[in-house]
Amino acid sequence: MNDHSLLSNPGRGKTLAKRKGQKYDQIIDAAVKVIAQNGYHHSQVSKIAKEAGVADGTIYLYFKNKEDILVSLFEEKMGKFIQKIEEELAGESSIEAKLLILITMHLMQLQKDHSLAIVTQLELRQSNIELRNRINEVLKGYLKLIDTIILLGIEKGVFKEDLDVRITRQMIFGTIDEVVTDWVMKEHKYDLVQLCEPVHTMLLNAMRRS
Amino acid sequence: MNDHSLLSNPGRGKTLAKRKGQKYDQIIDAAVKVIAQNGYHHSQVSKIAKEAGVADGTIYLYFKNKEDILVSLFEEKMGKFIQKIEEELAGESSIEAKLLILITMHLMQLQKDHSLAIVTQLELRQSNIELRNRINEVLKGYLKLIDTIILLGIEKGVFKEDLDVRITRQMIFGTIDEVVTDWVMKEHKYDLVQLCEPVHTMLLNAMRRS
Amino acid sequence: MNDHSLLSNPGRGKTLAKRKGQKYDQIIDAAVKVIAQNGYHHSQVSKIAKEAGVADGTIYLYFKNKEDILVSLFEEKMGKFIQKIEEELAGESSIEAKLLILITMHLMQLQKDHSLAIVTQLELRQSNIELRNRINEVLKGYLKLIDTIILLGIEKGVFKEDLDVRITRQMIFGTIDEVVTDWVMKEHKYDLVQLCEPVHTMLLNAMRRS
Amino acid sequence: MNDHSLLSNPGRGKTLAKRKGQKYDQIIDAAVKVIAQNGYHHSQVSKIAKEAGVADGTIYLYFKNKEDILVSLFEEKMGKFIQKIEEELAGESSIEAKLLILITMHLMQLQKDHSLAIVTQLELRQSNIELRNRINEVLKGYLKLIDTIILLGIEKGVFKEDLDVRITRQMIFGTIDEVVTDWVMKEHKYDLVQLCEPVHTMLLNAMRRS
DNA sequence: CATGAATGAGACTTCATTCAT
DNA sequence: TATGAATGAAGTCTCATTCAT
Repeated sequence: MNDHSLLSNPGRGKTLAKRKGQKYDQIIDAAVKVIAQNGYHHSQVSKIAKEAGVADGTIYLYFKNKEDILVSLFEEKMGKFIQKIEEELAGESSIEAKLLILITMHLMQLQKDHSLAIVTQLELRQSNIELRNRINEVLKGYLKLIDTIILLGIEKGVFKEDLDVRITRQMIFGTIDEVVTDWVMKEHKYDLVQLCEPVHTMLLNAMRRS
Repeated sequence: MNDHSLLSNPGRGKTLAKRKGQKYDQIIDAAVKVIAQNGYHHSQVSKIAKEAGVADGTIYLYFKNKEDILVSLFEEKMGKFIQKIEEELAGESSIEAKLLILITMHLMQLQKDHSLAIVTQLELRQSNIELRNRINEVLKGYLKLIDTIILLGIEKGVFKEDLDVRITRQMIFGTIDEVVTDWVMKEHKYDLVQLCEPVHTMLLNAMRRS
Repeated sequence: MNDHSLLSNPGRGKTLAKRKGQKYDQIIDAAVKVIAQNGYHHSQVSKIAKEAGVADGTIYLYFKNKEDILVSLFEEKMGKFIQKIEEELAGESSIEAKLLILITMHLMQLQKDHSLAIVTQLELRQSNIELRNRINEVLKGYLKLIDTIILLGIEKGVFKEDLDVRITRQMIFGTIDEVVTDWVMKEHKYDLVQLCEPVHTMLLNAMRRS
Repeated sequence: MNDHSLLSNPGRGKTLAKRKGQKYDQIIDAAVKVIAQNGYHHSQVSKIAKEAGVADGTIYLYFKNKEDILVSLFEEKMGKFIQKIEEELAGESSIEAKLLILITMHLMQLQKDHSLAIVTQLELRQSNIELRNRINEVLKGYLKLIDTIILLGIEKGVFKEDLDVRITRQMIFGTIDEVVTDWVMKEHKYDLVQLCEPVHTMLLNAMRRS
């Protein structure tokens, strides 16, 4: 995740400013805040610029276009997200524990940042197909992480050996994602993290060698 | 579902034509086709009207506005969808079989109608929050169906008695939904219905009394 | 006023129903009510038809188009208006009394019918120039009535002999019209008819031989 | 009037560009010309923009919406109008002369700008009630000017002491307004300013202490 | 690097009028 | 005569992006 160089845009006419500097981060954070507050369709570039404390035109020194803000936002946040999970997973060898860590980290990070949760679960999905494909590209890193756990579980004999990896991954991701989305739509009324344990148990049951 | 007499809509300033008749259905079907083909944001009312073989203005005799086409589309299709599943479920008493029927019907109906699958899995989710809330309202009927199966399974001693119904429902729906979405994004390259069995098995394992 | 045959439309392709019958009057009265209530720009043909208790299409059996309803309305009401004033004027020979009758009848008739007052003073003036020209055509009958009084007053030596008839007529009409418009815009809060006397006095002063 | 600092408009969601600068005036002037030429209902924003030599969207940097162009137009022109009259009135102490100045300025300014005359006498009155209320708000300044003259005339013993100020004001304004409207509807065929004297005389006669 | 005024394409919806019944 | 479902033209406004300063 840390060096899939989609960061530069080779072959395009214009060169963007180095994706560094405080302005870049300011704009990303402003975007999350504005989109969470106003919804995707009411988040004009000018509103994000204002929130970030820069001029409208400045946005275009750091991002190719509006869509690029969204993808970058997702890349940036998801990158850190995956990285943290990877770090935590590395320190644990038990398959069951690894799965619990994955679930817990996923729920925890989104519970910690309500704005980000709204953006990832609801607003970002309102984007067009093309953008969604690019987002899926970023998501792949996370899905690979899940695959790794599944494969390791099978290899270690913890999970059934005839598990279909794709379906299993879809079950794990689909379940967690639905749990989070419901929590967001219910306006974060209940504690999300305490759902880790039952979700973990059910998923394990679904996969465990009987 | 076949005679919910919404023929008049008292309380609104304008009265819509009867929500029946061939034009109504023509427009709904045209909308599914056009949206699946062009994407939500490139599906102008005029395009839908043309595809339906009616004048632009005629749309507004049957639907309050563009958004209303979407909600109606979902209500109409989802209504039939739920009805069919209910009918099939009624003829079967085994819990395991009921769950298989639910999964199979879900996957089958969407595999049968690629356009509808694209619309429900991708395009309809691009709508704004308000519209999504109305869609969720319709979805509730389906989720209740799932709940019924879960509760019955617990009652019959087939499922664990300490299952959290909400989380279980989110697992079932989240898994199936993710399976379908992935299939749509992979452009229907593989057979969806043959995934019924493994999905069924995994979900059963997750819930079954050990 | 009673036989200026603008009633038929010679040379046009379609023949309108005879401008008689209760439907014709129903539509005119419905138009006055609807326009007074909703304003000119929110008075759709369908709304007028509904208020009149006829189908939209029926309107077009009695009127050439929407504009024709308005002109007819004005012709109809103004015709009766002028006729009544003429009748009253005939029974009085004094110039001063004639002027008082004119003013009084004008104010009285509009005070009696608030809806009509709103339509003539405010709503009908929102129409386009072409329509306004046709309305002015109808108004000419009234203005001629005023001219008659002025000329008679000069002839009889009651008014100054060097009065400019056009300007004098504009003063009389402009004053009364402004008085009524103000009363309508103040939402008929005060009694209109009691203004007859002071208006009469001032107008007489303006014209009277010193 | 030349420095009413409406530069910001706090409280609105969007901030309009400064209501100054050449573009603002260009648009106002273009609007007068286009509306006088084509009539209110055929004066699309795009037509005004073209005449002003700016892009359609630029209009909305200076005006809230189309209606706002009209109100601003009236405010702007009427503001200067009143200001000029006030200046002229200040240099004259005789009541009779003051009244003559008012009438003369009124007729002169409209005779000088045929387009503006068409817009104020005909087109601006086609607007809806809400807009007309805003226009009346502006008009109040002018009516107060008239009131001042009336009150001063009474005080000085030039006018009758029992004059009803409201009716007198309505007579003065109604007369002048009708004179101008007639002139506009007759397509400026005759000289308007030469009517000052007879109008002045008649109005004086109506008010003067006998 | 930064600004922000200016651009202009693009679409939803209304409503007067028609015409087959 | 009467109906009312169907028509389709037409216009306001938004907002991502640019570029002169």
